[in-house]
Amino acid sequence: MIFSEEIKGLITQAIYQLYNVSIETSQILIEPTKKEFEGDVTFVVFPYLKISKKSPVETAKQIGEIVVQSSGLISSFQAVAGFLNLSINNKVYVDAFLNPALKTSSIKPNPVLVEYSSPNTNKPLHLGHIRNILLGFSLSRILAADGNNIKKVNIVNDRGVHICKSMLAWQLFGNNETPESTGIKGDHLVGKYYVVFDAKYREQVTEMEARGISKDVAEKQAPLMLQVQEMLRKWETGDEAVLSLWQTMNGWVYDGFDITYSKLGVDFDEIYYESNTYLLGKEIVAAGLNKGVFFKKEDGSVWVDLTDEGLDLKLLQRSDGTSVYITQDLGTAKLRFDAYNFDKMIYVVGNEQDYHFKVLRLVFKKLGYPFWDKLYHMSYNMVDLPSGKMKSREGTVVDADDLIAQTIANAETLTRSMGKLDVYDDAHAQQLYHTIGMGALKYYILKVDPEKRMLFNPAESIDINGNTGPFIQYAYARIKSILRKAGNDETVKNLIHLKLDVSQIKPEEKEKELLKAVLQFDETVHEAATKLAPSLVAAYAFETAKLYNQFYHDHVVIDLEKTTTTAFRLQLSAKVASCLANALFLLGIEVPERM
RNA sequence: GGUCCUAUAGCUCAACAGGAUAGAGCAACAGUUUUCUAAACUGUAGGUUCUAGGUUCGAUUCCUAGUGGGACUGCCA
Repeated sequence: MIFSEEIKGLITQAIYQLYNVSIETSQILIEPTKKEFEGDVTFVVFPYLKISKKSPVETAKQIGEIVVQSSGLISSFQAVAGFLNLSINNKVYVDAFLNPALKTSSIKPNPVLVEYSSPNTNKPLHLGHIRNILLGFSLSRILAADGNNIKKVNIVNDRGVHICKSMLAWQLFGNNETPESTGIKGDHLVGKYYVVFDAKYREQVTEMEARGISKDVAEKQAPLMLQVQEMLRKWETGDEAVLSLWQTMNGWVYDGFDITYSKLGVDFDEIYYESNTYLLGKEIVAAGLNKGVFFKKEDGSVWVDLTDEGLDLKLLQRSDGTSVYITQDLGTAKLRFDAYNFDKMIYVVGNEQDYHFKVLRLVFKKLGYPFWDKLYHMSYNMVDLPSGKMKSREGTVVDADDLIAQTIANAETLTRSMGKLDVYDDAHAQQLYHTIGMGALKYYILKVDPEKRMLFNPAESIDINGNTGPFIQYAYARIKSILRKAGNDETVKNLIHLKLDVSQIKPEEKEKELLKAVLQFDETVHEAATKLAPSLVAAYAFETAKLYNQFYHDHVVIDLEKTTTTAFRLQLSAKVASCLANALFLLGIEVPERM
């Protein structure tokens, strides 16, 4: 809340003055006044009745009177039951708007790393990845806006059995197909062979079962499974032919991913590859063994005992000496800390890995690494479809590229039916459809609290009315339209930069609320950064857009009869536009100049 | 079995360290354009916040126990 520190200070003083009791300013709790009551800030006095030894209303009144007298900040108060509602002097808002304090924003030196996306290279990205990517990208922007030095990192799971499955299927059944020869996007082509593998493998298993072989044995002994394992072994020993195929096919996938990332408007500062990092972490495991923090079983496997932390025994290295998933993460974390000396390492990863990241932290803690508590798991929940869970086996996975294309196509249909855009040539129009379509999609996903499982309804995701991205974009475009109109008139034009004095402005109700919204921006960003919650920025943008639409409906901005009012409203509108654009920017959403 | 997440209007979501009569949007119904973009605005209706206890001035929020949904608990990643 704006001025919250000042107000808390005033209340602390009042309590001291009245009851001779000192309270820490930080202990004072204030909140925004509910809109059905008069006032801006509410102080709940119930907890202080023991000190005041008066009724709730009496206490509220006493404190209210002192607060109003002692500062120009508060213009009046209302005591309703135990609630002290304070009205902030309108002039204070106006002054804060007209004469903004210079931001002393300094960037913290140690970087914050945000890891997101983390794809496998055996199939294209899907809706689940989109939630991950949008959250990660938005979070990086929010944290950057809050004064952090951000490094966006991606770790690509580019090796392993799953990759070999696509490779083998392509080798056996691919007829040398390439993205060029087929016109299929690289990641989709590789994904196609992953599916082919599964189909052929199932055939083999079924056929073996028909010959009386048990399912278990068939699944392990099917020729394709044996071939895949052989291929993986060859990969690990550096077999040239396998490595070459691997590089080629991964190359196709990266070309495909790049297109998807680009359409989503996201990027990375550094990309790590699991093929480079999967061997890391072994020294960490060895060091842990030496220290006696880990232990070795008779078969040679290495474990850590986390039962004292409420978890279980956890495997860190296989009996044959090879790494498991977490070993790699141990190594990568240390690698990154050595490279960046990060202040925070934020992993944007689905909540199915909550346990994994708990273990990761605790292992470092037990080892005494200084950065164990700088590791954060930004956990997000799954995305469901109206038909239920997404299941790749049942083909109900929503493909990222399809979704993006549909969203944009829908934006085009709707925009054309509005018929407002004759001024745009084709290229501009296409860009606008992209802006609006992606605005709808991104907002739809980011407005939901990451912790919550969310339902993805394709029909609603492309909505443009109500609590949606395009609604906010529309408010922005309307303001730009006003500003264009103002810019075309010589006398009005100058009003945009006219220096106004506090005493000239008496804001109307909606104007006051817009002032509050504008002044609230930085704090919203800070809160979103602290809580790792893009949804707060989304809510802010929606509220502000809604307020502006109401204001727009009730008032005329450009009125040649009233230059002061026009100047103020133009300046306020411009500021609202920039707040909306900035808020959407933090969500990775672009704004249109008209729509 | 154990651990964790989750449950709010018909639907999708809010509700900031516990605060006033639990709010938005969609869908439904009824209105508002000679005016800067109606992709907008206004109104009506819609709730025992999963259940039962507890903590206190006050609980959607915290605690306990259930129930529904989900995840994890692999020498998979």
